[in-house]
Amino acid sequence: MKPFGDLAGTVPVTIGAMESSNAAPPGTTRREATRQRLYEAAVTLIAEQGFSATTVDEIAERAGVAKGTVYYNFASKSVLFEELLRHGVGLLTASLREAAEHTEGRGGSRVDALDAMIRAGLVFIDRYPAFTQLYVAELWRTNRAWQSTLMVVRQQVVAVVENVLRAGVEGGEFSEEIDVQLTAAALVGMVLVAALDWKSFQPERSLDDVHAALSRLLQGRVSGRP
Amino acid sequence: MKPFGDLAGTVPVTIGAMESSNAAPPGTTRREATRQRLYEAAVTLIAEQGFSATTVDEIAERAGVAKGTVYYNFASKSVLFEELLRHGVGLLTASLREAAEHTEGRGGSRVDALDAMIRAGLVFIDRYPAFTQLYVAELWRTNRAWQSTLMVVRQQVVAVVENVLRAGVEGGEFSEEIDVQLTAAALVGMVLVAALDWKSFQPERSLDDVHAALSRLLQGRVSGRP
DNA sequence: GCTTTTGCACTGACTAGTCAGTGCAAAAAG
DNA sequence: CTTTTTGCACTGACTAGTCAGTGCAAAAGC
Repeated sequence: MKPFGDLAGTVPVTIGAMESSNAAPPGTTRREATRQRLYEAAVTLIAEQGFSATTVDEIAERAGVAKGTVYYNFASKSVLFEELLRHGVGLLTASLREAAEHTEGRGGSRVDALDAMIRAGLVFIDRYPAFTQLYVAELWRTNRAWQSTLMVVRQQVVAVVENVLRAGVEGGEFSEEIDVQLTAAALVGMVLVAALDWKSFQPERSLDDVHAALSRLLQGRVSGRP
Repeated sequence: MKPFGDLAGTVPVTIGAMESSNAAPPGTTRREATRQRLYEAAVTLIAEQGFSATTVDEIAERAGVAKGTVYYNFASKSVLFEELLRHGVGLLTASLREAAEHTEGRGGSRVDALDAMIRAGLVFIDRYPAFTQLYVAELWRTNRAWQSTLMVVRQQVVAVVENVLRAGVEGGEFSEEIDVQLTAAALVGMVLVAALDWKSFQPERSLDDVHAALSRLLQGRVSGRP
């Protein structure tokens, strides 16, 4: 089994960070660069092993910093993890929202918006598989310290889908019979699980292939002719 | 957040166990009864906290046995967990297969079989929510001792759905364009995630409600009239 | 009958090790 | 000069796994 990729690829990713001007460290203070490296180290380790089985020493070593630096930047291991969750989910929801808005107002139907969000979800998972893995694994845990963070973070993702569904119902495009909350959860699950399977067991498949399969399912084109 | 239910409800559940005849200990040796209680204790704790965060002492305490008994019955904590996984997945796949076969040969189409499997999945999750939670959380972990068990166990579940899809394609009921593997994974994900959401956030909803919502999605009746 | 032995299931104190988090002086960066 | 990072020794709580011993019922011996 191959390890999943990093939270961030080669492209520097910062969300909600103020912009700057210079060259060498583009838009990041030294401190923020260190935090980013800790996120990247933590995300793969926790995705592979789980939160409890991952040690702070491992995270520090993979990030190439001293253990003390972890505690200089984050109050605790849990806090590091919570901020990582918020960070990643921020990226995901922004990307989903953007996809939905992009089809909107320019002739796109709501189904097109859903389809665009499926693709955006797949693109995200393709880039940040480790984060996705970790998200799924931790999302339904109960009795944990970061319980409230999980609730917020789950709601953020599902809400984006719910909004499109609700708008579709109001605009008459979707049946009023649909259960917005359950349908949104089911769609999110469909994409998450299919994508994790893709990455784990058929990584050679193209994103377009996977998108096509899910699109077909969304539009009920499983039975009957193409 | 309420804790999820036990692996076994009040109904005694044993799969692959030989049948007996007498009254007081119905078909179970003392040893097997102990193992069953350890499964039940372990499944809720691990679902809530994860494998690494759950201690053997906790499991023993909840099962009402001494720590040594855990090691008398299982070689290690990991082995206990692996056998728990196999046990639970055995129950699930048996139930899915039965649902599919039940619609078969008696006029039911393949879509009916899929629909019946969705319902069987929901019934299972309704009865064993903790197991489901744990299954989802651990399924895509890499670099762990029980990696191979996870692969087997995942394949068992997805294969049941794949078989129905393949039969549908061969029988001309489903388009040849569909990707059996991806579609099966997506369907499984749809049910798992929607059901976990149901149990976590809207436990008052009836199983029929949830089933109706997923059925609608399966048959592409989201857009358009009811 | 009664004692003694056997084997199974279980017990819980104990060991050896792990890990989150601390403290601090000195170096590097800016 | 201030902020950030380093290196490293240390602690105390916690944990997987062990092991000598207990309880008990059924068999064996007498």
